Amino acid sequence: MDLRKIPAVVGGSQADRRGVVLAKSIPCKNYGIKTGEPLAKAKEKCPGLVIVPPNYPLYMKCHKALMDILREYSPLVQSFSIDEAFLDYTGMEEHFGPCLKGATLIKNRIREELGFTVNIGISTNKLLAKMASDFTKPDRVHTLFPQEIPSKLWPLPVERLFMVGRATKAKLNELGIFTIGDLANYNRELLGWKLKSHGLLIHDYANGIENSPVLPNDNIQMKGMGNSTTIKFDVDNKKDAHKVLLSLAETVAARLRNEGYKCGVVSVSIKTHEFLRYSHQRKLAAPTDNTNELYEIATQLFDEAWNGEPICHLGIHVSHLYPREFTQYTLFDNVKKGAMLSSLDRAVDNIRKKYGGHSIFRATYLYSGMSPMAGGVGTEDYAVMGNIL
DNA sequence: TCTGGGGTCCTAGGACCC
DNA sequence: TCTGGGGTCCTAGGACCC
Repeated sequence: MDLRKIPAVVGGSQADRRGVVLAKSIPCKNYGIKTGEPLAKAKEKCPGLVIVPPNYPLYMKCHKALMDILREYSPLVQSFSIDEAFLDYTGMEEHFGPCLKGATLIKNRIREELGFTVNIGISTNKLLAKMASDFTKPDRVHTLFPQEIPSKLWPLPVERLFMVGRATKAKLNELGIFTIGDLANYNRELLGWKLKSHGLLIHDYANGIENSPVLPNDNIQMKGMGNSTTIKFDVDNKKDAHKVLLSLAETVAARLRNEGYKCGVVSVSIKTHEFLRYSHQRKLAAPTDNTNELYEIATQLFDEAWNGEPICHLGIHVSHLYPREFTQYTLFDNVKKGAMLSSLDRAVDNIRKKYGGHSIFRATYLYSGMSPMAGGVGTEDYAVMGNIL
């Protein structure tokens, strides 16, 4: 049975309280199932819904294979997410023909060699190409050239525009803006006054104005990173919370070291049983990439912030990233202790690299029912830029 | 109905400095 | 005694993306 042809979703485990729709087949659209909504709600909309668990290693493999094919058609390829990429076709016509022909070639090759279908959008900038790629699916090539904007883009509901989410849709509707065309032809100054810079941005987008370059991912500087986890049970005491934070610190610090960064700011986020979120952050006296230090800071932040309610989700996020070799010591650093801790980190990293992520872990997690390295969706880091073209 | 996890950017208010 | 104005940094929270 082909999951793509029946109502089917990839979803997290409801027992682990991760039961949301992560991806959906095209037939799900008819039932009004939306990505990100609870599985229980999706099942209600479609009683026969088939739910399969995610397989991130497979998605990463497909992602890499896709990128390899795309790079055969241009040196300028930017991976935008696990399943989207931008390709600058400038100058490639002489090798592979006009863009429409080239796109069809790429699309068919992916289908035949990788076994899945893609949509390709063609235009003069990334915004228009992306909007075009979201037109009818599957296995299609669409164009959205500037002269096609009024006929192809403007009739769409405004929330279909990139960067118009739930909150902005509500505000725009309030202003009498319901289609992308309404937005494009709305008074720009007034929109800037009502919605600040975001108003000006989406006004540009509605008019097809966008000029960011296709940037290969190794030229993109990471701004921050973090890991968070939904806990199987509500945590109501510091000891358990600290244990979760330790497992998150393990993951985040290992990623920092793996990417060659130290962080200057640490943030802890808390989501309560009632789904209220709050966070607490601090700039460090000296940047760090050390697991124990990150753990100590995170527990301090947690203790300062926690109001005592049951917790269902915890996260550690680091930012102000500096290349490891540029970092400085403060006057108060214990240099010798720092060197010992960092060589301990190195040793653990090497063991995990050689024998696998779970080959060495802290005894506190034995029989704890908790993962010693929490957070993460896949096993490998890959550069993504969620909402920046 | 019972709600993932990874990111980026913007805004606002307060502290602090000149 | 009571009062400027501008700039930067820090923190918290919210918006958006996949």
